Amino acid sequence: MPNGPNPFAKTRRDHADETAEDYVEAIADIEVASGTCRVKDLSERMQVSHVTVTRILNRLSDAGLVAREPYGPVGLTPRGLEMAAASRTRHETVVSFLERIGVSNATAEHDAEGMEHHASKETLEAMRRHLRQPEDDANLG
Amino acid sequence: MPNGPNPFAKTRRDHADETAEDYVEAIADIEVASGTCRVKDLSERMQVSHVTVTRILNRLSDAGLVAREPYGPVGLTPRGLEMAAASRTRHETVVSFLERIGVSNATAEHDAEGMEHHASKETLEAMRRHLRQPEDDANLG
DNA sequence: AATAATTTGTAGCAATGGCTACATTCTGTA
DNA sequence: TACAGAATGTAGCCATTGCTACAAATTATT
Ligand SMILES: [Mn+2]
Ligand SMILES: [Mn+2]
Ligand SMILES: [Mn+2]
Ligand SMILES: [Mn+2]
Repeated sequence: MPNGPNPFAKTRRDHADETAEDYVEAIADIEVASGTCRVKDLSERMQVSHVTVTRILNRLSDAGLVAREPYGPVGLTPRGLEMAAASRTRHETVVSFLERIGVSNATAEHDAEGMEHHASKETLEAMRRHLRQPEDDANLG
Repeated sequence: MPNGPNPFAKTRRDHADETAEDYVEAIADIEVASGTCRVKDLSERMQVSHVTVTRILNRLSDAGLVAREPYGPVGLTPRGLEMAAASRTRHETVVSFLERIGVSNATAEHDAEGMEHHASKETLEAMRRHLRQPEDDANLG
């Protein structure tokens, strides 16, 4: 029963994990790009107020994903790093797959940001299988 | 700017529409299957309490999507019918597409229930384009 | 060093969607 | 018709994620 008994229940579970996945991924991204990640960086990236970011970071800190002291930079715990890596991999898979079927990069990035959290292992494997295949260029017509 | 400026903002907008889309789709489904739709039917379908269903139906009624009187059956307004039809079409597209790339029907139904709300027009068109192509049966090995 | 600007934190509000417990209404059956 | 059971409604709780307004801390500038 990897999927749970009900599609709607599964979707709700996916949504419950979504914030953590996106935030740790963003933190890792920003650290790579800017050296350190600040609350401000996240509020700009997510397009929400710094208040929302702070509250979410507190929860992720309680959950053992984020390491942080007041007014300090935002870091990831080992578990946060793990989750960030997995999230980034999954994100890239979904974006690449959408592009492969002919979606523009901008739209792929937009749609993947939501779709990624609902793609099960089986679906991700199917996407990767397709990415491994040579480009079809199926409809040249 | 069909996508809005930010992937996370778009995802939040998608989520804001999600409940309405799934409920009107479910109501239409249940009406076809059972003749009428009751609160009970929805609470079983969605796997939530009847209280949650009632509150959501009140909101959808205020929004002009659902027609309803206390203790009566749950119906759709013309606008609700429209949305239900569009949602069902989109749902079917995503399920069929996932199956086409090799995902089992059960998993396709589960993943599509969440993914569908994040698939833009462009992505849906790409999926339908692929569905129109002959089965590749690409990797027979 | 003093001051200004930026950043972060906190208080408190709203909307949404979960829930249990209890009240009411409806329905079917005795 | 009376009653029992099922369905629906209401009250009120919690968690999450948005927000503005204001307070405190930090950083930059003079
Ligand atoms: Mn995302
Ligand atoms: Mn979603
Ligand atoms: Mn659906
Ligand atoms: Mn859905």
